[in-house]
Amino acid sequence: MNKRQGDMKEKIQEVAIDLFTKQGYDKTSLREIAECLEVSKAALYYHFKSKEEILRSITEALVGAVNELIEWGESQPRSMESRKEFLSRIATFIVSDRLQSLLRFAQANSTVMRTINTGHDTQEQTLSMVRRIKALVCDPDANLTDQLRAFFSVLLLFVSASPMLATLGLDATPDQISEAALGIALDLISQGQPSRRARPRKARP
Amino acid sequence: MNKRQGDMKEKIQEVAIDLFTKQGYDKTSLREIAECLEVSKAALYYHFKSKEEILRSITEALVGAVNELIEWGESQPRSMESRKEFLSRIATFIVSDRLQSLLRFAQANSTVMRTINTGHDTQEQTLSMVRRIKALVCDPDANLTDQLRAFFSVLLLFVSASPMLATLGLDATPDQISEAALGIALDLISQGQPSRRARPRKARP
DNA sequence: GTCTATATTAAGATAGAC
DNA sequence: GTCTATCTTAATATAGAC
Repeated sequence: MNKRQGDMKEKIQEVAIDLFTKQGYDKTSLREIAECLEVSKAALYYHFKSKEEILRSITEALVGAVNELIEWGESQPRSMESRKEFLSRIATFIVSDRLQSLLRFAQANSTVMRTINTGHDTQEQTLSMVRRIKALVCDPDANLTDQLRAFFSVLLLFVSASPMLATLGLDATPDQISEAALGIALDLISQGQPSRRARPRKARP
Repeated sequence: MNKRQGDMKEKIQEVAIDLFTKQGYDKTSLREIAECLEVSKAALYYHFKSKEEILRSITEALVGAVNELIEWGESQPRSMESRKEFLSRIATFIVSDRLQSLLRFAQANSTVMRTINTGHDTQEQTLSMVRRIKALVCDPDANLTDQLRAFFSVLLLFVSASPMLATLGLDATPDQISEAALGIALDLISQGQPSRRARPRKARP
């Protein structure tokens, strides 16, 4: 009476995420996915009406998760305190297993994802999320450097989950790396150098 | 008697870079490339013996350019001064038209590039370049945070060339953005926060 | 829900004329 | 060097039995 080991639909998604990430969407055939699951290609078509729909379902899972994060951020007051809290949330968000696999998938298939045929313009949707994140961490009155610093602090966290970092011989666990990256990100967003502390320029009267 | 408007081979590469970047390697057919150049598919096969070889030639151009940069770095003394000079070179390197298109191509096709069949293991080659860059900018005796800071300073420069940054409404020219990014990178690598200045830990005797 | 066909399509690649 | 015509292959997708 339990859900078994997850229904077929979820299993397909899991395998697809894995293969799409390793080989890329286009180089992964439905035959391959089916073989991994030891079912026939036709079985996949019972659960998804096309290959692209598998891709779409994965993409939506990622978009949904990121949106949740953004919406939380937007519900907070706009202060340095909550900006830091936001970065900290991103850091934990990023190291969770589920999200990590989705982010790697996205990194490996960013170009394909852009060409998905959804109802709405995917490119525009992505851009909108990036802009909202920027709005969350950047003071619009700050100068270019400070805005960039804030934005980079977020990017830096996303990069810190990349498998590349693990291969650098840093002699640290993923958790330690993540923690150190968060430290750097927090430094960055709180403006860094006292020597070049930027006075927010006020709008001229 | 001049070289005309560049030989066919170069024209093919240019168009391929453009289409591969916009649509991805797999979604770009030789038919499409041929149509862009107003020649037949067969003409392409006179210049490249396969589609993958077009990809390979582009990849090699990028690898060659990055290698040159790295080799310059390795020829310099290992000091903070030359590390900064190295970052500065990366910044100019990255904004050059030729390199920018290659980097965007790489970003869009990183997964496909990994699966190219070259003589040597491409994945290993990429990793090796990343490691060499890390070795150039990181003091191996520094603590985790400082090593990460140094490495991020490089990543940050590469990200600064991304078209995404141009869409953020930062109200600045690409050159201004690049300059500001370099400033942040230089701050980062020179350790940033005096308050948490890290004493390099010496190897224990 | 899953299977065994099979239809359909489009890609990469080649042969051989010019 | 470039063309037209064709070959070969493999993928997505569907029909219909169980």
